[in-house]
Amino acid sequence: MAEEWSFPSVLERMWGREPTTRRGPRPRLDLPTITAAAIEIADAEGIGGVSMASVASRVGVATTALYRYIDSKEDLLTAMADAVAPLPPDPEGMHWRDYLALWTRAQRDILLQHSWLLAISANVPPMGPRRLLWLDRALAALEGTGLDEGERVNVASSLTGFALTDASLIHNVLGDSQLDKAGLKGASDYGEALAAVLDPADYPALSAAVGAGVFSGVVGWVDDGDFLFGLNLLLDGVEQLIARRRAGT
Amino acid sequence: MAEEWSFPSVLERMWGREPTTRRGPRPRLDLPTITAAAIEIADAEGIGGVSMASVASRVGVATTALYRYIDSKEDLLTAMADAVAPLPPDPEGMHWRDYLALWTRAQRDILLQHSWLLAISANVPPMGPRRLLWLDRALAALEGTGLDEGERVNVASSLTGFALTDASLIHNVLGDSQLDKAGLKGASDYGEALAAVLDPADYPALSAAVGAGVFSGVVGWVDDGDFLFGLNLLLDGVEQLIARRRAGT
DNA sequence: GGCATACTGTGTATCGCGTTCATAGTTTCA
DNA sequence: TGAAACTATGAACGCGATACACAGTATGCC
Repeated sequence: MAEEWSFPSVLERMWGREPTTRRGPRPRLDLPTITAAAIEIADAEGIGGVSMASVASRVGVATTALYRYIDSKEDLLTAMADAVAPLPPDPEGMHWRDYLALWTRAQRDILLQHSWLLAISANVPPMGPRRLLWLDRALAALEGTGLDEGERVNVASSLTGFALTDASLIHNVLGDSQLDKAGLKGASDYGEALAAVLDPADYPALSAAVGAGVFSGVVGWVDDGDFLFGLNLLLDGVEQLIARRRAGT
Repeated sequence: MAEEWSFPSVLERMWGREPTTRRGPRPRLDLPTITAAAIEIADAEGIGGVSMASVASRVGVATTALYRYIDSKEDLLTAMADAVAPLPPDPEGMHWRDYLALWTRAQRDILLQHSWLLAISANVPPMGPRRLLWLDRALAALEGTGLDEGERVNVASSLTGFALTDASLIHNVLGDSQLDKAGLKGASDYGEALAAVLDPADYPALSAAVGAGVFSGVVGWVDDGDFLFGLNLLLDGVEQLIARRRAGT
């Protein structure tokens, strides 16, 4: 029944529950210090620069010392993903739609500022204190809308997913290295590249879009308008659902 | 101007443009053979089982022989991601909403059947023949709705993103290994785990949702209804936009 | 027909990274 | 004071991606 749970040690530490031990030397590190160092490296050099060795050397210990605090590198990444998130904005007094728009944009911006997150997300269900706080605030904003608990969670999930999608799109098209890696020198080349490769007979609709210049130039392709476009698609859907619930269906 | 483009060699091969050379021994392999082998391994053992060595041994050549066909492992992954996609369904004669629902679900199912895709996506803008064909069909289905080319692309992107989000969610909660790795034995434990860790004072709305049983049990948490929920959120938004365009705004 | 050429597959080698293990040192409790 | 519990370390292992030089093989030109 109410047995004592055994979380993975990283999770315990993420929630501040350091092991309650008294013997032995004082630990020289703690999880926040380690994740902070790892995040700094990832921000500066990308996720590729994050190795056990690089993190350890940055905090001034031997490589293997890190294993006293985390069980594996993947655990480190999990901890990083939670720790980068700042505190969510306060929904107090805001209309749900305004807050969720703000909330979603903020999430997207976090992903863009720390684009290495894109390579990590799609990992574990969120279990860290920060990410759960974000979820909590979204649910709070939806109180009083007539949606039930499950629906609120679904709305929040959809918006989080959208933020991730949008950030991923922007990163891939404007991104630092990806496009060079694909042999494209800039975003505007994406349209050209498509045109060079598509046979209008096999790809009629897509060719038309390319011909219309949809993919040409950074501005026409991904800009803030596109974010709002998708966001409002979702929020319109939510609004309609709320109206339906209010109408008693 | 119309210069000869130099794509990365993998892209050339993905589009069937093998180098037009005649000298030397006949290549024993081709890109489709390699990607097929890699996909089989990934399906069977997960993405972790895919190494240059394992793929090479499966097709019966030395490890380094693969580098005659691809420049790097990442290129192999790119090719795999395009090659797993089957041909998209035909929108001929279908209402745009029905088709897009089908189209999105099919994409999600692909991601679930080859869940290693989740670890790869968020990579490069789609440049392969299969993925572009999917995009083309979605755009075709939106012809005659009054949306302009850019809007159609945005709709398709949003739906693709949603499919990815939903698949990712399902995979993480019901997934094969992830949950064990997180120390949770099954999906129903997610709710329990949250309850064990949350302080209702700090996470009031989320605690309420947990208390309502939203996260308890597989059925209540992610099922087909949730997919339809998010999908219809988006499609309702699209429908509203189309109506607005028709009304002349 | 023969020879240079361009191309193919292989074996060897290197480098970096994650992780394990035995060890030496350090602090607290009995 | 001594034992127990815990810490950080260095060396070592295994694996995986990739570079390189080499040997073999088919084509095109003379």
